[in-house]
Amino acid sequence: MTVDPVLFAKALADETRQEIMKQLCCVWLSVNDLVERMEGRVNQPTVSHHLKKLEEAGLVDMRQEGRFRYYTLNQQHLTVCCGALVSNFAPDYRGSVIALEE
Amino acid sequence: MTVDPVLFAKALADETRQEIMKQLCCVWLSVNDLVERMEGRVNQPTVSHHLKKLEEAGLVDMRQEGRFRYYTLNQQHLTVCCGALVSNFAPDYRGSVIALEE
DNA sequence: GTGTTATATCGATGTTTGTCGATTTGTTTT
DNA sequence: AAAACAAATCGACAAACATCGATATAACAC
Repeated sequence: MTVDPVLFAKALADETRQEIMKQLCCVWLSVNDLVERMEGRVNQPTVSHHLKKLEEAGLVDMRQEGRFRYYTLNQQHLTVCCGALVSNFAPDYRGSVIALEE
Repeated sequence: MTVDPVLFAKALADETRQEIMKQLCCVWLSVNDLVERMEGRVNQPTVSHHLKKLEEAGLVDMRQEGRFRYYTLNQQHLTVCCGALVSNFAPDYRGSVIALEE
């Protein structure tokens, strides 16, 4: 999966999508499970819409089982994108990404 | 400077702003110098508009000298934001940010 | 003071985007 | 076959946003 910094940032640039990403971190959820965890903030078509954007950016993986589609966050791609941002825009700080968090 | 992952992503979610960030990486440029380096893609008010957004996200620093305002990219804040994203969304990959770039 | 230069702000305009209800597609079950 | 269910797509609408030309603000030069 190639890295497009603008596409990556656009995918992250929405509060609802970041909430979805949190819910999909380390677990596989069906779309309806995800909708339930959003607690009425958005409905099913909206969640599908956001999942599509995240998928286009390579930030989620999908696995189909019968009529269910399970999604999970692609942590590795997210990490690679963040690394690319630092390499592109913060060459003086390459290698310090974690060290800077106190 | 505190980290707001949504504000950070929104600031990055535009091709023009990423171009401005590239131009401001490691150098201090006045607004007009920056406009010139954008080679006609956008005009001065537009550049000022984008600088304001980047400043609100903590991604650029500004220093005034007379009528000139010099801007530069805040590499450290960008690095901290990327680290926060990885910590939030890719806990399994903390520490691998650079290693993953082959 | 006046004129000039650098940058920010304003107002308008067109485009993109998030959200929804309604519908469609695809799968399973009976 | 038909009915039920999960999820994607469509069309409409409103809000957010990028861009511009015109204007305002602020600092210097004369």
